[in-house]
Amino acid sequence: MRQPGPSHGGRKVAAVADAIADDAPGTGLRTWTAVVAEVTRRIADGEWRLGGIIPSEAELAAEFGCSRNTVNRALRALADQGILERKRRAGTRVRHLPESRASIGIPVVRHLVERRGARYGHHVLEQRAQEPPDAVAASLGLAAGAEALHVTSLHLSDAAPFALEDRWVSLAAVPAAATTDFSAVSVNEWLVRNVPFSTGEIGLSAGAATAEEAARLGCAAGTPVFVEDRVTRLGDSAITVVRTVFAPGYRMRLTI
Amino acid sequence: MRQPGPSHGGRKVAAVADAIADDAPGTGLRTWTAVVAEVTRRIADGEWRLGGIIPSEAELAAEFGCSRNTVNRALRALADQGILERKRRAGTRVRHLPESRASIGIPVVRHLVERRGARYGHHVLEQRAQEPPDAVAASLGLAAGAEALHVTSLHLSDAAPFALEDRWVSLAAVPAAATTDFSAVSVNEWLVRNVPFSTGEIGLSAGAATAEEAARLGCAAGTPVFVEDRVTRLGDSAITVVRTVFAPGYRMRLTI
DNA sequence: GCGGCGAATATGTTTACACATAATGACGTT
DNA sequence: AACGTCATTATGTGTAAACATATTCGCCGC
Repeated sequence: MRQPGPSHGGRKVAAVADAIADDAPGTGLRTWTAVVAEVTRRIADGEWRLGGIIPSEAELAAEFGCSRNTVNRALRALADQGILERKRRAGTRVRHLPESRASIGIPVVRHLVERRGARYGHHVLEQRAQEPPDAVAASLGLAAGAEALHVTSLHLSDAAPFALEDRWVSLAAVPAAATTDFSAVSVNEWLVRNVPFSTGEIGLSAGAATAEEAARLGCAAGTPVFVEDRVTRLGDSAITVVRTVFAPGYRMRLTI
Repeated sequence: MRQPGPSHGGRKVAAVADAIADDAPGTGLRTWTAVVAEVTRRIADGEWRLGGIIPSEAELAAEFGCSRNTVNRALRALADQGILERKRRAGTRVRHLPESRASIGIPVVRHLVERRGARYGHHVLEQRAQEPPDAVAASLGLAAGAEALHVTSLHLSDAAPFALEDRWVSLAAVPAAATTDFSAVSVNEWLVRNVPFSTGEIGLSAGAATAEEAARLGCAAGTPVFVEDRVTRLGDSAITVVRTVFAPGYRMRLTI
């Protein structure tokens, strides 16, 4: 019916000021990225009200002169972004408060250090199986009296202390960890490499360095330090619980 | 050729233990979610090595007995998740270090408070146009001497101080902000409601409360506090710069 | 052996069509 | 008026086919 337009390659959603070839809509929005751009523009310009319903896929396809499939791809992308909200028979609405998402590449500490142009190093301070404190046992879902692998290590940035890591690994979930030596590869990286998929929770807070932490990190006791607590799960079973205390001055960067 | 299988509704990626009806593959992976599940399983079970290349879309489609389109949808979803890596002629690989993403619902402070079951309130401490410090002017991309709207406010959780916010809004980017009174609706919410799309950066750190912050937050000077710095942009122009200091004990929670 | 060029190939995208499914809303019954 | 039922409708998904595009690989000439 109409020769297929030029593909735009594997670009992701963004890129607003693009692809809207003509001023008049209806003359050529034949790629899904162009549809994304046009829909985005209409919302930004207030042509479509926040919270309001927008035309159906079929109507938009007719207006833009492309297939419903293409419109579907575009609207789905915007829905994934949290900009639109779609329900089956109810239609598509512009979300009131777009739920922004910040994404962190999960901090493999080595990368944090190397990204700053420093040389990474790490020492294992302690590595042995022992009975974890109650709070940790609860997080790992262990029975009372069960042991877990306890590894404490210090991450270095050009020989200066960078972060102090206190980790418990569930031997029930990851038996192989018991027989691994973590002085060459850090526990973090070993886990990331050997336990493919995981979910979990991260808690971030500010705390005062304890005397021991201060000694390890080379600062005064009581200095404000950035603390990250993380629980990692594979399916239902918790794999590891980590508490990382960063040396003073650390700043975590996220991108929305 | 083969009647279309039952659709599975708008479910998202996850859901591993699902839809794989039979043990023998090749007997019925006709939905993209089922393909996601099977591919996920093969990686988790080590059938496909980390870093290794996997069969092409066409081969998988043939094996699974579905169309290439369906396989494409599934692999694209996994690539979006960071589990696979795809390049045009090179094929699809299992990523070495799956770049996990933690997603934060952007903290509209009111929601943080209400999620804890407390009543939210806020006071505007100061609101006026003035010349921002150099660092802020640079972040906002303002010329030297240009003014911006400065709003400082205190967020309350059940009448207790929760967070102290120090915000600069670019009047060049958001002229309407100059004539708005933010005692009823917080600046944050007003912006979120009136400036639809935005990107930006967030910095998280631990700091010691200054004397003024301590007074406002009701704690001792020097107490470790959690600090969030955020820059929000619309396209190229920066809209607002915020520094939020949370009362001691605050813990930010993220989900991977 | 090296460099450039063209063929082969895997993914990216669009189309047209079909059917599935969830809400909605209209309608008729009680 | 309240309630249940059913047709309608918008989105969700799958299929087959075609073309677009980026790489890679092998071949050829030097």
